[in-house]
Amino acid sequence: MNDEVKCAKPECDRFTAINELARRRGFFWPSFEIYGGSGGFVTYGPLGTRLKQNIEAKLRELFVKKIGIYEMESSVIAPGKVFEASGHVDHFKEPMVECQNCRGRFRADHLLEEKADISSAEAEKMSLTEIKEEIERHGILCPDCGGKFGELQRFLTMFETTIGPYSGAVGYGRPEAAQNIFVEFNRLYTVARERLPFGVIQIGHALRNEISPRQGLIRLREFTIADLEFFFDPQEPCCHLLKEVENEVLPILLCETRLKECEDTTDLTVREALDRKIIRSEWQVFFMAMAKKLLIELGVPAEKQRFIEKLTWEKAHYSSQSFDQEVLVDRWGWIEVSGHAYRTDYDLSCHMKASGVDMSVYKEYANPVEKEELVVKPIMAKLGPVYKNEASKVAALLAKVPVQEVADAMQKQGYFMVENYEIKTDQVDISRQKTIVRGTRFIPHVVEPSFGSDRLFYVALEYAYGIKDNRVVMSFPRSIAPVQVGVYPLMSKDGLDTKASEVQRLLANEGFMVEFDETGSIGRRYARADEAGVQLGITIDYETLSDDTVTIRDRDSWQQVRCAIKDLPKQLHKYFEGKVNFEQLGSIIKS
RNA sequence: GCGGUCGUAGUCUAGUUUGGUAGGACAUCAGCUUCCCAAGCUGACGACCCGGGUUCAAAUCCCGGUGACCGCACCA
Repeated sequence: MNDEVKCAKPECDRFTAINELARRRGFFWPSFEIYGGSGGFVTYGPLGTRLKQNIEAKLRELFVKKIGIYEMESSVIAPGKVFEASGHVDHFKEPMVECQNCRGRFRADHLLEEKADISSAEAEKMSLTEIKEEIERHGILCPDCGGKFGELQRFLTMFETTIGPYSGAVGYGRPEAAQNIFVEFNRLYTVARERLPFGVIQIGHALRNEISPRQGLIRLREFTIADLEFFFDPQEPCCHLLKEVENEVLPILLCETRLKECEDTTDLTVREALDRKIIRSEWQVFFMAMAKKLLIELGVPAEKQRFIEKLTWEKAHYSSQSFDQEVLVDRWGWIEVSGHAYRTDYDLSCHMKASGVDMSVYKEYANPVEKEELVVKPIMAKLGPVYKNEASKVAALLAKVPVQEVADAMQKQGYFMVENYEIKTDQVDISRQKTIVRGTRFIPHVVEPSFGSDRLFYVALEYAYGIKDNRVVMSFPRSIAPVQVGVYPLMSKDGLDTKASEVQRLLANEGFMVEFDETGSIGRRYARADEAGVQLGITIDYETLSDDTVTIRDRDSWQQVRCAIKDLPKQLHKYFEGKVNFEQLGSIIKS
C-alpha cells in the first residue's frame, strides 16, 4: 500500500484522512461541487447514508423503543411568529460594527461589556439604536486601530424566506427541531393521554446561516439535529428510571473549575451530581447518562468523553442550566456532540403568551383541598339600574381588584372606588365561600438533550478509523456497520460465482445488508471491504461446492471460521443481535 | 467577514520560476492467471476550480469570483 494515498502517515491527521476516505468511498463529500461548491453543505453518499441511518436508529432504539419517548416529524420552515415567540428572532443575531479605518469587525454588545461596563445581560436586552447611542456616548473606538465605527448592523443567523407568492408572510428555516415540539404541545399531550412525564423527539434537518462554517461535518449550515423535549411536573421532578443509571460516572468540567482556567474534569456518579446539587434536574442527569451510553455504543470509549458545564453567558437564551457533552477528536480536541439544557417552562410560556393558547396542563390533587375564601360578587340587579350599559364594565373592573382590598374599603368607608365608579356596600355581596379545589393547572418544565447527528456520525467515523498492516480498517461497532455482510466468490468462475449469488440472495432475503463483490483478487476485495467497514466477509471457495460450507472473515481480527450455509441465517442473526461473538460462528480456521 | 496558504483524473502528485502537444503513481473497469488478505501481466477510462484580460499561444502571467485549509472574529 502507498502511505501517501491512504493518508496513513502520522503527519496526516485523522480529519484529513477521514475526509479523503469519505469522498473516495462515498461516506460524504461537500455538496454542489460541479458549481464550485458552497460552504456548510454536505452530501451523504451510499455508505454514509446507511451509517447515518444506523446511528439515528440507535437514538430511536435508546429513546423511542426503550424508554417510550414519542417521535414526531414536522416542517423545516415555520411562520415568523414561531421564532418571534421563541425568542430566536431577538437572540439569533449578533449586533456587529465595522471599523471604518481598518475594517475590523466586532461584536457591538461585547464592546459595550468591555468598554462601557455594561453587563452581558443588559447588553443583550438593548435595541440596535440603544447600542449605537451607548457606543457614541462612551466614545468607543476600534480596539485594534482606534478608528471610528461605521453603521451598526445585525447579522441574523436564521435563514429568512417568504411564505407564498406575496412577500408579506415572513418565514424562517428552523435553527433547531425543538420549536415544532413546543408548538404542537397540546396535540402531543392529548395523544400521550394527558399524562406527565413524557418526552417527544424530532430528528430532522435544521438550518443556521453560520457566518463561517468550517471543520467539515462539524459545523454545517444545514444539518441534522435530534431534539428531545422531555416534559415533567416541576413539583414532581423525580426520574423513575434513575436507578438504572445512578452509579454511572460522568466526568464533568465544572464552572468553578473553568473559572480557574483549569481543564480538569471531576468524576461524579449520577447520584453524587444530584446530591451535591451540581445538576439540578434528575431527568437532565438521566439523559446525560444515556448520552454517554449512546456514544459508547457508537464506538467512543468513556474516557474520550466529558461533560462541560456552560457558564452563564454561554448559555442559550432559553436555558437555566446547560451541559455540553464533548468527545475528544484528533484535529480539534474536544468537540460538542450533544447539549443538555434545562429549558424550564420558557418555551411553552412564550408560545402561550404569543398565541393566546393555553398550554398549561391540569393536575388533579390526590386529596381535594377544601378552601375557604373571601368572594366579592357584584349584584347586577343593583349595578344595572345605576350604571346602565357600563354595568358589565364596572363588574369586570371590580373583578380585577384584590378581594381583601374591596372588603377592607367597604368596612371602613362603606364604599369602594374602581376608577371613577363608586361601588356601594349594597351593590356587592361579600362573603366567605367554601370551595373544593380538586386540582391545579401548571406549565410543564422541560429538559432537553439535543444531539447533532452529523457530529455523532463524524465521531463514529473517527473512532472506527484504524490502520492494520498499513491498510485502513473502519471498525464500526457491529450494530452500526453500514454493510453487514460481504459475499465473495474466491474466483469468478467454475460455478463459484453462481453459488455466491445464491448465498447473497439467501442473506438479503433474511434482512441482512449484503454486498456482493467478485472483481479483483480476494485480498483486494477484503481490503476494500475493510475500508468500507463491512462487518463480515463470506467467501465461497472450492470446498463450498463439495460440502456447502463457507468461510466467514472478521473485519477487525481477520480471523476466519467455517460455517455451513444452512446455519448462516440463524448464526448471523445471533451475531448481529450481539448474542454470540465471532468465534462462535463456526470452527476456527488456523492461518 | 478579515489576513495568510493553496486549488492539475476517483486519490496523491510532477509541470507554474523562464507561456509552446499536461507526465507519473495508486484506485477503478475489461481480460489472463485454482487467487484467502491491495501479487503479476495486457489493455481501457480519466484532470489543469470558474469567469474575464494580456498573448500568435495561458495549467503557467494579470484581474475578479469561488472553494478548501490555517489564524482572527463568530459558534445563541
